[in-house]
Amino acid sequence: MVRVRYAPSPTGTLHIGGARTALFNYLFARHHHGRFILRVEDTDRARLVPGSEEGMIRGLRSLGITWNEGPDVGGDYGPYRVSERIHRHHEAVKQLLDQGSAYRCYCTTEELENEKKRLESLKLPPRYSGKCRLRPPDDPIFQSDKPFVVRMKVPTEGETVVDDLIRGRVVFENRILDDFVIQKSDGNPVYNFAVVLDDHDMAITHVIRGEEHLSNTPKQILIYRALSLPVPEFAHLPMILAPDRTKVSKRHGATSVEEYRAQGILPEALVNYLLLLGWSAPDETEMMTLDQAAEWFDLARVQHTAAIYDYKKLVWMNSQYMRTMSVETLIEYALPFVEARHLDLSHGPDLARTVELVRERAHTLQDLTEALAFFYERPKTFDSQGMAKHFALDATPARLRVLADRLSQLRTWDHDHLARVYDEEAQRQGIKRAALIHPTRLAVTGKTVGPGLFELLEVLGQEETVARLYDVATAIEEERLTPTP
RNA sequence: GACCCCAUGGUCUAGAGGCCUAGGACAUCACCCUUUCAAGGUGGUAACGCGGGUUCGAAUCCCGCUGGGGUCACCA
Repeated sequence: MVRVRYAPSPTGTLHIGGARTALFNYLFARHHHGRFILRVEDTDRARLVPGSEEGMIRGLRSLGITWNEGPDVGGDYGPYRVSERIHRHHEAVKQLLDQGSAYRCYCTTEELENEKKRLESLKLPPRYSGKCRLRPPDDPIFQSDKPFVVRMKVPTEGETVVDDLIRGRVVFENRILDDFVIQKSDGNPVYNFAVVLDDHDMAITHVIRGEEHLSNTPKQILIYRALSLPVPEFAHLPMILAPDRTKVSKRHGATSVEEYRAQGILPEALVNYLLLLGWSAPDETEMMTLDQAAEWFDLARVQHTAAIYDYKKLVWMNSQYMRTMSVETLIEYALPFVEARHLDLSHGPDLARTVELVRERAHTLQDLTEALAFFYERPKTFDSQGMAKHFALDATPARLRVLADRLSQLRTWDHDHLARVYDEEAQRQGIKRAALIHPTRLAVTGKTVGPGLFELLEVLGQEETVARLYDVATAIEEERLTPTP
């Protein structure tokens, strides 16, 4: 039975790298009909951010990623919060100490820092000297109540091999590793140590994680060996880099799942886009559901190279989803944005109709909301270039009034009848139909872009259309139109 | 700096020695369509980092160089 896990530390928000790692774990588990476990890696109590765990859970769920076991859903291998497993870590530390695989180190932070500086000035790699490793067992310091850390006794010879499912055989010389800390002076385990125990105790078969962990893997393997535990399979995923080719961080703008949601990116689009960062379907299909992805997912098809995320393609993919998903679902997603925009839906046309009209030219939910706003509130400003172009003629107010007059007489308010009015009126005045269409659009929406005029008017309604045309005609004459900045 | 990973257009990628005149997607440019904007259609620009091997034959295998990334914490 395949068992994999995603183990975030609750020190921030769910960013796209973490989401992608979780996603690949989830897909791998589903593909192999295994189990996907969520574990919270809160070994560092000092850096814990309140609400972070909840935020991550919310973020993952929003993407459609679910888990079989976790802190919120329980399971047979709990607890799923590392801080609650501390007794296990202490047991293991004791075992390592007893069998001589680890030792107490009493070196102070200052000592270590000086040593490090000294080595660096000599252009040598900063490694721990092993001072306490060499202390005789009867050294009185061991009986003292001075604070200590526990260090792993790393073999000085030989090599540790990581058989990576994605990268193949990676060899590390043991002598380049130093005696790393496995337990802090406050008694808490260090990540590299806790992770081994937890993965073992939770019967994790495949450790799938970001490439930044590859260099730490030999340390973990050394711990597995010292504890006589079976070593799981490892797979290190390529990194996701920011457009400047560096590790993703806050200064790169939107990088968290929450930020993308706030910008109006649909979770379906985000998760689909993330899927394509480092993995591709056998037939290069790009738009797919998680079900399809789970069916096709294979670590052998995971890229070795780091990927740079491309916001433009994400947005494109979002627009694809916006135009193909059901209106009902789209409205559900759009509602929070509509509310934030303070649009009063009780007076305008049915949201389903307006959304249908603008969805195919919007790229995000924010665009969408902005594009349909004029249905629910009269334009406060008018596109300045459009004004110069379509309102410049002295005849404009008169033309708008004639149209308003005729439109108010219309018995059947639909696309075809509206079109006929414009055709007839253009012919009667001996002008192009466009000379009527553009001023109308600008007068009614305040913009020069948008849905086809007749569809738009049909949905806006007769009363409102006519009223706006009269109002704007007068406003032009009185020169009290505000141009859009 | 040491160690480790990686290397196909601006970006994501296909490619497991001949199927490659290197394919697809986003982006970009041009044109068409058109009541605007999108969408759509057609076409274009654009890549195997460099140098050595191996082989009848290399984007694909090997070595070196260069470049990029990651790790070197009492962070995870």
